[in-house]
Amino acid sequence: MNKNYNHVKAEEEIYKLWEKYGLFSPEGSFSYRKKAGLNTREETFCVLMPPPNANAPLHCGHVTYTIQDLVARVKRMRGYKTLYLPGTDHAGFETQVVYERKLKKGGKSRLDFDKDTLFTEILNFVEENSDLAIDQLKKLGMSADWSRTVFMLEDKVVETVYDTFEKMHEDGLIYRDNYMVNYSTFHGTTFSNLETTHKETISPLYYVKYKVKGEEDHVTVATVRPETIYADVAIAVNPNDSRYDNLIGKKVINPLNGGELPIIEDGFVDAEFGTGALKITPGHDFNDYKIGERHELPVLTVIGLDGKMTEAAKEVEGMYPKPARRKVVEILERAGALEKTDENYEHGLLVDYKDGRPIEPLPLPNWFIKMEGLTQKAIKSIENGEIDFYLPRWKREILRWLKEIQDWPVSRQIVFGIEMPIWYPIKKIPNLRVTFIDNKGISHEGKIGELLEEYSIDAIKAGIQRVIAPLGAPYVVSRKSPGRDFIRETDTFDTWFSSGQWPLTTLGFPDNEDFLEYFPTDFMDTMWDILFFWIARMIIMSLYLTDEVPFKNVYIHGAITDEKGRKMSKSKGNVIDPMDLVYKYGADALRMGLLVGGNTLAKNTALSENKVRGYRNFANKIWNMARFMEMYREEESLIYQSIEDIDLDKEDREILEELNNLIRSVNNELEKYRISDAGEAIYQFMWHTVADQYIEEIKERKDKERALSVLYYVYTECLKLLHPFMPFVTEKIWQEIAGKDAPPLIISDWPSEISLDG
RNA sequence: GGGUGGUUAACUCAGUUGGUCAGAGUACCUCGCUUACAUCGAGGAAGCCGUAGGUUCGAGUCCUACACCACCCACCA
Repeated sequence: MNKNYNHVKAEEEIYKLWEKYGLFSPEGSFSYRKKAGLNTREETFCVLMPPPNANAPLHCGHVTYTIQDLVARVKRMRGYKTLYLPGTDHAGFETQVVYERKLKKGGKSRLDFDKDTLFTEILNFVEENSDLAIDQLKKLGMSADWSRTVFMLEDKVVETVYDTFEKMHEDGLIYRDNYMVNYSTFHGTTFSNLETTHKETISPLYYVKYKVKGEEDHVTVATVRPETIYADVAIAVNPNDSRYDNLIGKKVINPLNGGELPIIEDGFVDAEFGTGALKITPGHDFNDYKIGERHELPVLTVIGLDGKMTEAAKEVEGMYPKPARRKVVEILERAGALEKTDENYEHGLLVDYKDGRPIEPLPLPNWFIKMEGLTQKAIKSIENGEIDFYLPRWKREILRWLKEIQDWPVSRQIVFGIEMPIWYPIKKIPNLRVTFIDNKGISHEGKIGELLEEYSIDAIKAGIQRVIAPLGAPYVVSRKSPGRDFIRETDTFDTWFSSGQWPLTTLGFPDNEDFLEYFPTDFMDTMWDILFFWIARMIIMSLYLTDEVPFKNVYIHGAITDEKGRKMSKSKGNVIDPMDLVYKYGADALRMGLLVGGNTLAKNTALSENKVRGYRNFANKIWNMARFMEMYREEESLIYQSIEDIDLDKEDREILEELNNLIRSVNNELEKYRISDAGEAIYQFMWHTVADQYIEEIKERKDKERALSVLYYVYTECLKLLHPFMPFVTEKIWQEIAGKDAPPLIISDWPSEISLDG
């Protein structure tokens, strides 16, 4: 053995060894254990890997995957038939955004391609880099069964997703509705509520005067969006606001287009805010939409899907809302309709989570899933304790969300995703709006009935970019084209619709052997940020399809921050590449830095190079403990006795007793997922008890053979306990000292206490 | 507006039913290159456990209020 442990060489060598013996597959490790006479039990244990993006390198957050790996390794050593099932995600929207940025550099945009071409190009892009994440996960030591790797867009996943959609459709859970959606004109797609956020912004608040019809009087309304005045349909005041009593039932004149707007009463209006009068614009505001519904007001829009003001916005047609706003303000000012402007009004601007670009609330036909019945089941299961969340607060959080949940808009207007199995009969829908690229590369948009006069149906379908069917249009649910006169819905499924079925699709619901054997799974770990997005959806979907929860334990870990507890971000320049640390200090050290150096259950966990370096030193320490034993073994030709045969003296008994205590407390802590406590205990015992005390004593002892036999026993039991934390160095040492015939450490029996009676 | 988490040594954090609970790692200081390891060893300094009250024989630990930090949900134009 070398004086220093070489993690770079050893980690590569050891990972190959595990792969060579096929020990990551449950069958492989199970049969090896059986053959070697190790403990086996008939129970299975399954951990699903949250699929990382197929095409992106890992970031520090992915180091938390070592939590799953640790849990899987412990169970494997305990004799469970253990499956750690990996996969990768297409990350539809995320990937498309990355690809679009790439296109932009080449002077192009998504709008230059028909949808099938764009999809293929993005898929190729993903495939070029698809092994990146997997290779890096291997470097971290993940003991996942890569032969079972599932990619989110592969056929069996897509087929299951379609099965589910068809079932939901038959069950009447799918509907299409004109609904206020979070539309990003920049990205060209809608977002769910979870994918939007409010950004503190300072914008001018304009006080606009609306003249009362037939009177000299006027009503003043405060708004940050005067450009939408064209789409106003009413003015609302609070019923208890006596200031406006005399105006109820009267009408005001729209200062921009001269239209007549009724003055209505609605309890939503806050009399304290602004002037107490609110302009109602159902086409461009969520609350106004609801108020409009209550009062049966029309829905007008003046902003198109392209983000530009429409024809209805007369003077500012074709402009983007911001410049349009400036121009409208000028117009209002000139007309004397602008009372005043509060330049420093602070408010929350609705933006998308990805780029922080403004969200335009727009009424748009979308596909929805009725959630009420689905969530009831989930709420019940969680309340019954069928899933252990470990920390009560996550259970509370998920229940709160489930109880407030609204219907789920599952259609996205992006190309890179699973296409919806929906087809429209074009003959029956002449006003179906279609955008397509002709063979000269020119884009056309219009009603299908009119386009067909000029272009053939096949030409249109070949260049299709987007289809928007009017509300109530007939459609057919089908995976394949029902005929030449049908055109496919261009919307794709929300990524979370497919990943929400991950436990089912990966295992092969409904009848695959793996599904029958491993579902429901046992352990799920993610960060709290996708508790609603993913965990909740998986629970809902599993209960819907199988009546069972998808997993029994949910471990929610915190965000990985830099050493000062700050979020890692490119702009702050504090991003750590986990692979750098793996290279510098070893995957074991990195794993320990996270699992033991911090508390992964906290909201945040700080990761620092210092910590990792400390655990690299620990790896070297235990390496040298082995060297110490090997040195004596060789020099004095010792043959270790098995622990049962040793006539123990007092010091031996003491150390063995302490080992028993360690095993007990490690089991205890792991049982409660107190991972860092378990790791800390092993660390302390090996370094400060075994090395600093027991080994130092041995140097003085005369009965070296006996003492070293005890030491060997204690030390190797510690290696086993430590293995799930630091799989590489422990296995490497084991390979050096245990002899060629010993089964690899990864599948050796988990330590149990020994009897010290008599 | 509603809610959650946090505030313990210079830094990152433990401290699980109130009574060796004032701890660990890193950093720091002193000494030591002693044939397992200097990626080491021996030793050391270091904290009014956020603030103010309260319960108790006894409180980082329970209660109340407050302050500050971080985050989540909702969004009043």
